[in-house]
Amino acid sequence: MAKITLKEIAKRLHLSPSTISKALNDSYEISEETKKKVKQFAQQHNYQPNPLAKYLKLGKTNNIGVLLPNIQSPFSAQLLQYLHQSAIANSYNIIFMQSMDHEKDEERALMTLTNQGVDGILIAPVHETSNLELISKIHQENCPVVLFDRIHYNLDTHKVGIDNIKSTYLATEELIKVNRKNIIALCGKDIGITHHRLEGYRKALEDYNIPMNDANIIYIDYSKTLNKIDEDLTKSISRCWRSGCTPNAIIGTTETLTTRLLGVLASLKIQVPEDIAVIGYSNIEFANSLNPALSTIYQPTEEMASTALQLLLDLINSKKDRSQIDFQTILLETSIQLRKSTALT
Amino acid sequence: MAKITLKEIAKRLHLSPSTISKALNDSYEISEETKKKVKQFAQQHNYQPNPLAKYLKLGKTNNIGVLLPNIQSPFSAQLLQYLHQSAIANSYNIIFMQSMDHEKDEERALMTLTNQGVDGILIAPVHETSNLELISKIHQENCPVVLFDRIHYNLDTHKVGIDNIKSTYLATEELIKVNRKNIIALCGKDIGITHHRLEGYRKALEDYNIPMNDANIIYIDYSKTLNKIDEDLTKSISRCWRSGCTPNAIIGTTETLTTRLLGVLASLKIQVPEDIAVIGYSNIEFANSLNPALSTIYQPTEEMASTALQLLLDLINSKKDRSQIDFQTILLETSIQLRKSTALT
DNA sequence: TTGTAAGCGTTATCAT
DNA sequence: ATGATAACGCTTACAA
Repeated sequence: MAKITLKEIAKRLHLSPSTISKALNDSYEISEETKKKVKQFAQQHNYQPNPLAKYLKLGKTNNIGVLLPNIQSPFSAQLLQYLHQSAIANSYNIIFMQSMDHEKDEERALMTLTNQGVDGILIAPVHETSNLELISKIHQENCPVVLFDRIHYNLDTHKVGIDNIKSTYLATEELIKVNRKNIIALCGKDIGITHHRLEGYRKALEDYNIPMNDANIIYIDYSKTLNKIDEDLTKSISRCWRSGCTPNAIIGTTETLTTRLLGVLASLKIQVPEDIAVIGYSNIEFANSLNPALSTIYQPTEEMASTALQLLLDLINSKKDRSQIDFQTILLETSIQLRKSTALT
Repeated sequence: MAKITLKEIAKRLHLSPSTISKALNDSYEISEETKKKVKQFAQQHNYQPNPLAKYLKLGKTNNIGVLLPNIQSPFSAQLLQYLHQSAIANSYNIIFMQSMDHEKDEERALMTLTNQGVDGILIAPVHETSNLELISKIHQENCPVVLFDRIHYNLDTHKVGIDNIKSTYLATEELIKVNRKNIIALCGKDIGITHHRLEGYRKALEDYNIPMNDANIIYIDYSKTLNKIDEDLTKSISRCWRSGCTPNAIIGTTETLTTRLLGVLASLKIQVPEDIAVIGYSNIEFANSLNPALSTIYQPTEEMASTALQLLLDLINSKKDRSQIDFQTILLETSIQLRKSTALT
């Protein structure tokens, strides 16, 4: 680690440690002359303050923990990228953790973060009640917690996400408008958001007087390997196809399922959009490179990241007792980007 | 932060702080009886040691810094995912930074990491000499640095990457074997790896007695937005097409260029693989969902991550002077995954 | 087996 | 404007 300490500088300059500290921190109490001398000496000897000592004294680390399900989805990667940029802009660093959509990993990650000492935590929980007790305890006793992305969670704190019901409704409506009414909903099993996205789907069908068919809802186990997910998708799709219900559209409620679906359909020689239209949640940057260019429900990740981070910083810097604060839930607008996969002429 | 301190426990149990510390750390000096009592009390009062104090005392943070160019490429995301898993398995946490392929950001990130106090740094530098002085200084004076992915860099330390010359050679060879000999090389401008990957391409052409045509090397400025990259790609490709040189294959030397290329070709109505075959570097998990399924040069990210991390931990835990160590450069094997984009029947 | 005391490198308080 | 001193919460010789 760094070699010369503040004490050492004090000795060498025949000044006291406190004077050095103040000089380096530009205190008004110190004369310009002394400041100049001290700073120059520090620079020459490549002084780097020991952050740990500072943090111990100040009681904060300037680190915030970010706990995401899995960085390997473009959506999560975008979130992390923007969170990082916002954090840096505010002189905070990000300690990154992923839960891999497993409650046990999530618990471990949370323990690590608190034992490690972070000033606050941003989390997209595995599901609607995962580690609720632990997270509540951390929020009360350790450091503030802000929820993002997966915000349907019974914790009294700031939450930033999207209106899942509404955006799924709108996407479903797009399909209906191009006269595709036999719509499959592709869902992640045991995922918090599934419930709400399905509700939007149901509501749209109802409003357009389209009968619900439970066989049209496909659940895929999400915590498996990608290969297994492909297999399950293939099975479900071909079963559906053979059963004679002849769906003509699919709405994918998660990014992974939506993007993998395209590969599965290609290998089954099912044509998109001719045989079946596809729209789905995804923030993938190369939607145009997919087969075919994918119509997506796009989430405003940059805004989600900066808003969530700002709210967390507010909590970190707030003097108020955490029970005195009135917490907000912010729902951001999504946008629907139509491309070839729903282009029905 | 946590409420009860070790001192406090000592007071309440009428023992000394050192006894408590030893008891909690299972020291052989402490009687079982006392240990039991102390631990039980600690548990009941939800004692959490202050990590900062501990780290100050011990002089290490158990954090390592990871500095990647940009998390929004599937390859980087994979690396980070596996780095995280390896780190957790070794009780280390990851502080994540990205350089966005800008030297200035890289410098800032490095400064932050050292000021922040990390036990070691893993970095994929922006280019072959970016921040060389700073990184050398950090490696010598602050904490060990290990290079990965982009390892052609004049720093004496462990390096983990792939053999870019060889793997590009093999990919080019695949194209030649299916009789596509007028091959465009698509390169990132001012990117460290470009040089070596091009060398592999050149060597393959030479070995198969195919004349090199400089017009077949396309450079795209990498530090731009994706839209701009698409534009530039479109221009370059259509110019090439019009000029009558009629290429029949493209090799993409970076993931971003390769994947975006597919979108551009689709919009130009150029058929892959009929009109032109495509192969390129990419670790994208849904290569099968691309238009068409993309033949890729796949890098062993999991191995790269765990190897790099292990080497870094070795350096962190090594008692030796850093100049006494003989550093290794490890080149991992890539694999070529052929899919439809090079399937010429 | 347990306790005492020093110290890690800062910053903050209060004198001078 | 500068300095002395205490403190942050823990670990670790060394003493008892």
